[in-house]
Amino acid sequence: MPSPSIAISDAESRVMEVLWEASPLASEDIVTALSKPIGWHEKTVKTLLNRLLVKGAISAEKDGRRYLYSPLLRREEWQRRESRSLLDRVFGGKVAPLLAHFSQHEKLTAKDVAELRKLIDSIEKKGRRP
Amino acid sequence: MPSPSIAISDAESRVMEVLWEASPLASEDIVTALSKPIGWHEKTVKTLLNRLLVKGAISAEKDGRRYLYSPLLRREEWQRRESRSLLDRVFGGKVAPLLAHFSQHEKLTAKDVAELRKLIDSIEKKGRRP
DNA sequence: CACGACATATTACGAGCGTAATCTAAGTTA
DNA sequence: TAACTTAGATTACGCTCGTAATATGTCGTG
Repeated sequence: MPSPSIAISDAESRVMEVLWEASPLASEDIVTALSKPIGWHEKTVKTLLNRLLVKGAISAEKDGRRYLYSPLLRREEWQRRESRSLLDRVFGGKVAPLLAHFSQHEKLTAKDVAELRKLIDSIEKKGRRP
Repeated sequence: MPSPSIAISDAESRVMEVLWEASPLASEDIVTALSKPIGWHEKTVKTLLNRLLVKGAISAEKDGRRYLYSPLLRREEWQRRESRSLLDRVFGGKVAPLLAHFSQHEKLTAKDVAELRKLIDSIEKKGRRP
């Protein structure tokens, strides 16, 4: 597993997203995926790849003259870290206020609500041991 | 209202928290509130106060030889910004995955769940126009 | 084998951050 | 009133980030 706590910067996470979608990828593919939508220069993407390598967030296996990159840090792990960080920093670690906040301030589609309801049901069921 | 988008750094937010709890406060009080728990030097806190002032996140009114500080940025506003940032950066702007994430990975007390259920009910009711 | 093309690695550089130390102005006290 | 204390203002400094430019190494080609 990647070291207990790799810090991924904002720009770096954009690169990770590409690799989470598909991997392994050559830097060229990653550049293509990012230069258009974000407007990053090829060199910028390369820099980010290198930083991620150094941090141990991705791996690189040689493929001829170039490398193929893969994520080492799992997306879920990263999401968990970022979420927990928000929870602790901004909501004092208390989940309910955070959930309330999102429920109140973000537009929830009917589907969102249905899904949430299902989730809650399953949580309640799990809580009660038969 | 404070300018549309003040960026509050991590350390700065610790100072804001103190002011959100009670205000106006003299820097001395803020220092006292922070130096023990976080281990910050008085000078550090003063620096942060000054940066927050410059950013327009807090105000200062003269009180004799010193200043009394008050928040200008509202806590809810800040929470909203940080939450939206997480939502966009980490969950692609989609609320349901985020809520699911929290529901799955964080311990929800029975009370949390009950509250959430109430929230969902109210949302559904509001959605249906009679 | 020398040369060029292209991939990676190294270096750059200013802004913001965490963490203070030093400087300055203004009351406070002897 | 001269010296002292103290609050705030200015300056510091190494690190990460965003955003590249330059340098180096290596493979294919003539």
